[in-house]
Amino acid sequence: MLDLPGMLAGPAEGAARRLLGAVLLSSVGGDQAAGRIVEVEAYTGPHDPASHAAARIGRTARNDAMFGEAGTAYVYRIYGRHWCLNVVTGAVGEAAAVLIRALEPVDGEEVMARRRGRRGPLASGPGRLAEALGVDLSLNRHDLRQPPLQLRAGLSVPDQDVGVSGRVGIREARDWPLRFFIRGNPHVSGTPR
DNA sequence: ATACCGATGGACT
DNA sequence: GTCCATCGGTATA
Repeated sequence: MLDLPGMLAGPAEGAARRLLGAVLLSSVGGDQAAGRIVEVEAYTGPHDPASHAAARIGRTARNDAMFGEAGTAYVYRIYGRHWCLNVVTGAVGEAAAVLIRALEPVDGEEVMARRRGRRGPLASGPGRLAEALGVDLSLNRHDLRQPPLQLRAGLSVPDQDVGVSGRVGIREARDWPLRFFIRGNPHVSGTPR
């Protein structure tokens, strides 16, 4: 990505849409692993009641990274068990981000499988994806132009291949069409095997 | 201080 | 389909 902040400028839903097809490359722990982004969700700012930075919550220790530079990482723990990776988008102070929900593995499948420690999907779902790439809280605020976790442009995905739906696992704003995925891609989360 | 609960995934009926 | 691990953030007091 030559101009990561540029690609991630503007409303988070546009950035989310453009992130489909981009590649995440991890060299965490010296092991190479990479995947193509096939599913994302936008969290658009304080007016978004499902966001960790919703207006009723404000700026807090957990969500502080969301207020930072576009192209940095926001990592949080969910259900006391999993890490989830977001790409911060928009202007500084805007508190918008895109949750990366699923990857199609393109390199280092054996590394991902070892990290996952079980059979089954390697990176279909935000928790699985973070585990497969070795993402944890130490990467919160990480600049995604730099190792050990980099975001790179990939082949753009035509509109015809993009599906849109409500976001997964939230209570508020269930009907907001902010989940984007590559239609028919078997690595999208929730796809039956 | 303490109670509640989640942007999930795995085990199980 | 149901159950629940596990813990930091947030709300309430």
